[in-house]
Amino acid sequence: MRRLILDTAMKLFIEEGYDAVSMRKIASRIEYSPASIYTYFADKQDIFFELHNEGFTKLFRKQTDVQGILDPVQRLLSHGRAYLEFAFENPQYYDIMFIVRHPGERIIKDNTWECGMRSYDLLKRNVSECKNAGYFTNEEVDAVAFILWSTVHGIASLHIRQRLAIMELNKDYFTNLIENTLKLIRNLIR
Amino acid sequence: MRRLILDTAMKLFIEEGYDAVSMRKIASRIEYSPASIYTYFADKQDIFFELHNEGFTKLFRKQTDVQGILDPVQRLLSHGRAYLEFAFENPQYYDIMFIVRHPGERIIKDNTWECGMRSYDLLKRNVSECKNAGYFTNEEVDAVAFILWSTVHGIASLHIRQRLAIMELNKDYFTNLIENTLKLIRNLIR
DNA sequence: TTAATATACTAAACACTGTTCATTTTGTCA
DNA sequence: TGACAAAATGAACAGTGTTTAGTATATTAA
Repeated sequence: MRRLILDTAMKLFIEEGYDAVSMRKIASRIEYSPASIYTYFADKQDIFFELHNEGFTKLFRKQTDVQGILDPVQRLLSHGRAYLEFAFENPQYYDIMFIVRHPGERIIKDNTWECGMRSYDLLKRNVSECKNAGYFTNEEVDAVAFILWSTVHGIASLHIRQRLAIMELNKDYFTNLIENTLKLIRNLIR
Repeated sequence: MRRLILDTAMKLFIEEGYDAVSMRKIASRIEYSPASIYTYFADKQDIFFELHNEGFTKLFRKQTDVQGILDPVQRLLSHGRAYLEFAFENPQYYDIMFIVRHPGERIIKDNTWECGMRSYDLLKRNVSECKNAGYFTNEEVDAVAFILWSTVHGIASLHIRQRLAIMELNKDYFTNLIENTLKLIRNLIR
């Protein structure tokens, strides 16, 4: 039942966007009364937090798939590519994971963000291994990891929230956004 | 009257957040009926777009304040500092300008984003002048400008949407977020 | 001054929203 | 079959953005 609710919520969210996910719409799709949902979830925020968790499971799988790459710099770049690909392929998941307010409020309330930290720790490990291989010699692992995350998140969130829509003018650069970004990041690594 | 509505909307937005800005609340604060607002604004989105424009005016002023700096690298860094300071000092404005969905939808509809492009062009000019001074020799101006914007936006939006809340553990780095980020960016410039 | 027009404003309604609660239905175990 | 727990519900509460028909108030023209 929980599954059914979550799947329906995600389906609505993906098909029709955030505003389409109302308790009543979920309920009517599964032919239940709106009140029934509250047997399985405390509130709407709860549903979104669960979907947020599932998004992280998907992202983490995509990122671990790439951990086999031996060269640490190539591994770090592929890690970044996996992140950006995930964001561009699953904009709705990305939205709840990193942009929508609801999960952010829960992160504060719980004072923990397990799934988020798991992904971030993987990034830090990859940065750290680049450092061991002689890169980022003057920088702290934490600082580098954070700025890399910020950069890819910046691209993803500007795109998802439509702030790059008119940028299509400079199509040269923006058609191959991910690869160009990674190339530029590669150039900065030394 | 338009001003009164905008000021009230912004006051509510700043004081009590996005959810507090309802047509009825704005109306009751100015002791008008909700329907009256529709004489001055087409819809709620219209109000937010206007506030979004005002945010850009504020940001642009802050950024031009710094254009007097002669050294192009120092100027670019100060430009970035101004952006980040604006975001951290005016999170609600930043939110409507770069994160909230409403203005994004209008950008698509109008197929233009004047105020956004004005700011972005200033950034490109600063990058370009660094290039003229012998930096970023192997990179395109557009690419550098874009990745710099992404980076600072990434930081700002992760912060504003509460995804750095638990990061306070590593206070060493995160207390002086802006300066540390700029220092790191400085190290990457060559 | 009066009549006509334009502007400003509103009450009421429409179709929604998340959530709660008393009540009923259903399922399981003794 | 009876008892108890779990699941499901209709109805209501208080809220949302927006529309519409109608009224009050200015402004302009004769």
